[in-house]
Amino acid sequence: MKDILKDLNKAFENRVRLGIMSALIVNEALTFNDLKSLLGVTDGNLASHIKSLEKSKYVSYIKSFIDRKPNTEYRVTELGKKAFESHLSAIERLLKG
Amino acid sequence: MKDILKDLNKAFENRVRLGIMSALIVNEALTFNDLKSLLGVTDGNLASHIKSLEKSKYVSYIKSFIDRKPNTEYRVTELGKKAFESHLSAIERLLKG
DNA sequence: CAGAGTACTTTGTAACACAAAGTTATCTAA
DNA sequence: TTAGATAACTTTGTGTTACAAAGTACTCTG
Repeated sequence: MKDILKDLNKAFENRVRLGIMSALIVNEALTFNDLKSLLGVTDGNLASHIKSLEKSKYVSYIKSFIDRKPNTEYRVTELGKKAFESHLSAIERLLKG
Repeated sequence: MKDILKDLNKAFENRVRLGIMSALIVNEALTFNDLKSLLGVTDGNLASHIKSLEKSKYVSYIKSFIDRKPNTEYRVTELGKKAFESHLSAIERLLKG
């Protein structure tokens, strides 16, 4: 496969993961439920996509209790931010021929 | 699923199809072999992705013989152009929060 | 300890991506 | 008229992915 496609990061090909990344770049920190209602996906589906982004070290989390409820905050890592940016610029290059 | 993701067109989620559409929007008309070497994919893979875009009426083709060789020219349809543009603007909206 | 809420994990299934090999069609050259 | 070349597919098989639904673990309150 040529570079023109190779530069597109497969981790961001899926719409849910694209949504997670965009949301986290815009919002800095979001909970599981924030993402769930923002994206409108099921628990399991969201969890698995988050997990794959964690595995790539693109997303990190901090667990705590807030208002006596479990609260997991997700953030993009520096690596994630960079990877996402270069994915976007790969798309731009693609579109400009 | 929320609108934020629903506006992303699943037909363009795949990298190869994204590449085909971009190439055809920039280039107006390309042959099977043009696309094949541009994207660096196998015959079968390319054919199946083109077929799915044809099925959505996003791409059309004209078959002929040029230089005594079979020549299939692919183009984006108006529908395809519009669909692709609104996909891109959905991505933009997503990124701007 | 029951119940509620968050955040998962497991399970099962259907869709998808892809390479490799096989097929069809139309030409040229002998 | 038939063998060979090339383009453009189609078929087949396999591994990967996406997803919903159901189940589980944890930690709180009453």
